[in-house]
Amino acid sequence: MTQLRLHNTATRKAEDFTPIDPNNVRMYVCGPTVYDRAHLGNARPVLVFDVLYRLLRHIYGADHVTYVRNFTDVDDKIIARAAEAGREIDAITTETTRWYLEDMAALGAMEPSAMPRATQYIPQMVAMIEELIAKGNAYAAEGHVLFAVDSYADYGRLSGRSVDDMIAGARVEVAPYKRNPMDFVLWKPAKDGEPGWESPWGRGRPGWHIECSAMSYELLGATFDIHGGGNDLMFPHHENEIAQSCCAHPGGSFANVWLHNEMLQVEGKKMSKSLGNFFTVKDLLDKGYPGEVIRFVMLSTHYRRPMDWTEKKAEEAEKTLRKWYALASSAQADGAPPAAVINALADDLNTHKALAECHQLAAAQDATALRASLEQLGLIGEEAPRWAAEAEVDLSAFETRLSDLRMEAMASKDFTGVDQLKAALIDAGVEVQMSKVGVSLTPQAGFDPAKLEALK
RNA sequence: GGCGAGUUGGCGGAGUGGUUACGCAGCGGAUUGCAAAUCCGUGUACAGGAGUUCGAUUCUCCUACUCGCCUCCA
Repeated sequence: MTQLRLHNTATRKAEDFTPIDPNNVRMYVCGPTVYDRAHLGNARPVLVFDVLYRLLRHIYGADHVTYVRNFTDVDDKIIARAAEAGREIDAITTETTRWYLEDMAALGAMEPSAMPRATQYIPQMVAMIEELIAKGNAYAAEGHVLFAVDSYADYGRLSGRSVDDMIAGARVEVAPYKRNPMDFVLWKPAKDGEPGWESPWGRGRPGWHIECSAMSYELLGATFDIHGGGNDLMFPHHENEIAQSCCAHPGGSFANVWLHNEMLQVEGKKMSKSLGNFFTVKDLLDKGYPGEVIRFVMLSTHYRRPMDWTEKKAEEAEKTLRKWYALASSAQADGAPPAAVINALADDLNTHKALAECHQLAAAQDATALRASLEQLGLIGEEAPRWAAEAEVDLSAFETRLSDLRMEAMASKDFTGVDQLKAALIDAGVEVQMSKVGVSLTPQAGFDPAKLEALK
């Protein structure tokens, strides 16, 4: 069996991965807050952990991996969005959830085994908070319930911070009811008109962090294998999850391995609305970037390095994929991915190296192995995507015409007419190939039938 | 201020204590009426300084610079 190695944020080292139960490898990834279309940055963790999910299924068997990714459907941003749009919260979260799944599917991401919504687990969260209060790790104050960071000695360990340092550098305003400035909210009161649930502390709603602790416990247990997300979640979100879960379930160790992907940039800069380089996955898809191209670009940088999205990369990716699909389409979809590809992925998800292996397979014209590799990487399904297939245009009339012209020119040595037609065809986005065998015309990416029409 | 990541050839981007990354672009050649496509060949890079070592791009330390997080944006 392939030995998987993963870089564990908790230890800052690459470690051999050993599942708690090889018959049920369990992974939890923090999902989106559903209030708007997913932007390109949201797609990165989805794709990183999709690659890991596929790899785990390959190594341990498709039926022996449980992958949970949550939807945060109660949150300040959602409430604000509903208020400004004058819509029901439920309508927004339902719609956004659907968008999210559609957009991620377009990128070739498989759906996780379970996708719990926070609002479905309120009683479990309340129970967990009660447990934390009973154990002395949390306290109620002015309608809020707060986690007492002083009660958990290891607080800050994951992100390498000490509570004292954090207080020194904190820029947040400290609520007067907090015992320690770093104490964070488990439960907060709901204002009139805001969504809320009855609880021992009055009508309110959960803080952000508790949902992941509650849902991972319900679905994966007190100890599971892998917990992932973007590295911006390391602090405070994951730090807080650890504190909550380890204090509520002292017998468990929560997640054994922590994986964090680096952030995404666009043309060398942080993606932000103010820089005008902010866009959603849907924006890119609508602009004509196929999902496979986006996925390829994402996978071409290692997940722990900043990923820079550029137009140039997307163009190169499309050219490469066209070539690969043309070759892979000639193979049956039943091959096993070569060891080199699996080993690359097993080495802390070295997706770039896996793609490099695909280049080698393509160069060697190994269609079967290439196809299997693309399947493993989620770049091909039942068949090659339609955008990469040759356009269904009948160019045989032009082929004959060009061929005849060429034969005449060969004899007369006057190639003017041939060159004119050739130039016009190229201008219309047609690839022109002339050899001893004959003339071959192939529509390219920028094929323009209108220009062709003018040649008739 | 605190924490963390990074600095590789024209560009992108892996990796390694002493041997070729790979892709794209470029250059030379084959092929072609000319091209395109394809094939063959081609580039000796690793921020700076010190140290460890027989030997460092790869390990350690320092410096510079870049970037991210600390603000419930992945």
